[in-house]
Amino acid sequence: MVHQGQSAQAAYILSGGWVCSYKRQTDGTRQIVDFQVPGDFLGLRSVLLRTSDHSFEPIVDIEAAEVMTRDLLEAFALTPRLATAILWAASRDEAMVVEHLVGIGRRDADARMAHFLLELGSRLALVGMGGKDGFDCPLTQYHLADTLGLSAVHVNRVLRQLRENGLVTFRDGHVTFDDYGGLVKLAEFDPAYLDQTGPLLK
Amino acid sequence: MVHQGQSAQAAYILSGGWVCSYKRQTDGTRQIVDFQVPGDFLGLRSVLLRTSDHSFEPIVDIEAAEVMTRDLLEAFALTPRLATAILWAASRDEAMVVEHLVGIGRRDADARMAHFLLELGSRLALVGMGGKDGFDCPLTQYHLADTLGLSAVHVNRVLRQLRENGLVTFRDGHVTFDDYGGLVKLAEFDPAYLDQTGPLLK
DNA sequence: CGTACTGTTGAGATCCGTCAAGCACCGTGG
DNA sequence: CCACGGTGCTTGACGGATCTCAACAGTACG
Repeated sequence: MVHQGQSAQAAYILSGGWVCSYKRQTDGTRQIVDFQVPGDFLGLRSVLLRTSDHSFEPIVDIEAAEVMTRDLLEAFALTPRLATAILWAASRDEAMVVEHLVGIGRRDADARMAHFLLELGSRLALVGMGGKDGFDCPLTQYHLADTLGLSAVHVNRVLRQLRENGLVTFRDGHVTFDDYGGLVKLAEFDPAYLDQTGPLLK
Repeated sequence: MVHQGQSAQAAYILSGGWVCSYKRQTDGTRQIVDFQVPGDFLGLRSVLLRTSDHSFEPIVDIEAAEVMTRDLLEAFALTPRLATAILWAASRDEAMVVEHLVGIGRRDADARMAHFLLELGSRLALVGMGGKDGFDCPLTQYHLADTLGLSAVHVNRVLRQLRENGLVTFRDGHVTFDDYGGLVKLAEFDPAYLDQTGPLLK
């Protein structure tokens, strides 16, 4: 896969499997920036910036279609609408990172976890991989810890608390929303930033 | 200025002054996502997403040139290179947000503060508004707190500690790098993500 | 039947937030 | 000239959220 510091990458469109993009620090800790699920773009940022500033790791086996940087830039010239669509995708990506930033900066661990699971559920529902009752989720508690800026130990405690409060159950590779409304309220989840209606083609 | 929930925005190019973009939560706390200094784009994301998902606030008096959404999309069709340049700007924006995310998620308060001041210094140096000795900075400690996900009280303590360790002085609207190398080491600052050589126009 | 990975739980330590108080500065209005 | 309120900065005391260290259980896998 792609690693930090490489340059001149291609981008990919993920057709199957889960990937996470993360940044590793010299002290060994890492911060997961985002997950990609089927239908998502992968590595869009490395197309235009000279050095890829983060790494990717497949969570499960994946299938992806490669898009070469050169081809992409040429396609911009031929079909400007494509440029608009790509920019939309980049904007949506950034909006998710921003929401993630707000979560880590200003929400406590419970709300952070709730918000993250709700966002993931929303995105998966969009591609038919889950609904308001739950979804299959191959992530470990270590993934959650590196995503939410918590320790794995605390992730475990938070999950237990959410489960005991009857809100959500994370177990055996499956997330079950026991009380979707309560979870939304705890996380103050508003999916507007996901802009799930697709690019505005004119 | 622009506020959360509005739609159909224009974008701006900032020619003078400082702006911060932030997201406010229902409990009143806010998270500052990024600052814009002269030469930066403003509100690029709201061009393509239907609703602006964050607000802007001028720190000091500003000058900016307006760019209408419609004009921008038309220009894409006429000059594909512009689309590439815009996408580069969007990518760089996102890379900064990502770095910010890593900071809040995986760095302690001291390193977070050091990293932020170094990034700001780097960006300002690019437009001739500072160097390795320091820069003028109109931000209050409350701005820093909302940026770094800390309380204003703790920001004060962190600044004092950095000052007493001879690393950096934040005082009277001016940041002085007393020990640039030491600060870089503390923050593990690597400016590669800023990609300061401009868009690759082939 | 070990070994590695993941999940689980407890105890103690630490970072950071909250509350509270006070100081310095500045513009306003009497 | 001075009282006053507002904003920003500073410091101390206390409590809580979260981390670290440590131990152990369950499962998959060679």
